[in-house]
Amino acid sequence: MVKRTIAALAADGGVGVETVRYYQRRGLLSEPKRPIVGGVARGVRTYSDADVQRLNFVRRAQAAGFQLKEIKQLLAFEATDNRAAVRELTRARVAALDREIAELTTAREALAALAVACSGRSKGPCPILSAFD
Amino acid sequence: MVKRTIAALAADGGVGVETVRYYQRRGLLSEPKRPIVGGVARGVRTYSDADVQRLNFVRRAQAAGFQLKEIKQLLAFEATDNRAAVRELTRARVAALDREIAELTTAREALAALAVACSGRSKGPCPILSAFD
DNA sequence: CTTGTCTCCGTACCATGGTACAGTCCCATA
DNA sequence: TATGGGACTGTACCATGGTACGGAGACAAG
Repeated sequence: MVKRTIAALAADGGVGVETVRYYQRRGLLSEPKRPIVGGVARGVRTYSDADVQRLNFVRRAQAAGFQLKEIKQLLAFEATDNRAAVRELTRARVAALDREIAELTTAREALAALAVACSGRSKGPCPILSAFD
Repeated sequence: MVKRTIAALAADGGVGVETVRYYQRRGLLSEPKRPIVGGVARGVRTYSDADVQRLNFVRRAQAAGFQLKEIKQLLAFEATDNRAAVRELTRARVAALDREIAELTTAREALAALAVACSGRSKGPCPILSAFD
């Protein structure tokens, strides 16, 4: 149970300190209690391996295209062992990714074809710009 | 040379009036002069077919993944007949789309596989959540 | 010539995911 | 024990692409 400061936690997660604080504000990471010093809680917070794991969870879920709002839900579902809800969110995400990929692919093909057409002929109007008109 | 008000222009472009004004502020659409009424320019602006065409250009380029900033450049290159610059911007966009598509595809495959794994076995930890830990 | 719907203009606000900074406090090391 | 670097807090700011709103003027229909 290694204890670390917020800077070490951020480094372990490959993010900035301000990002960790941001995730805390968004409710994705918890804020450990400040230790009691002189009767009042005013020491420096320490973070455990569990916090590192949670931060990595956020980052990986983000890489899979989940929004922070959804990741917060995932964490809640994890806490309540609600696998059905997790699957639902995941299916929705896959469907959204499919739509995004299809759109980008369509745009990519059209654009690549236009670039070729533009390079081929330097006479007449630019095919790329014409396509947008 | 049909003349229209800003609301008609917006409708023709499939956007809201506020969006048209926003594009004007961003320099993507021009603001026609207000007609002179009583010696001062204070009438209602009118928009031509050319404005509709330009608005559609913006929308289509946007659909191809160009940012408003880049679309502004495209319009500038169009005005100066700079086809080399247009091709350069287009090639960069295709490359960016390739990167985005690759990333999304990787995420999609991983996520879909996890959804299947999670549906298959309801014993043990949720594979989806485990993948993020 | 009133009324109702636009237009115009400036400015503020929205979501998303951060990033920065000032002022104060904490605390380990020299 | 002094000092400097980090932690803490609140708040402001950033990019991107809009969206909203209030007040004043324009203008067409009745």
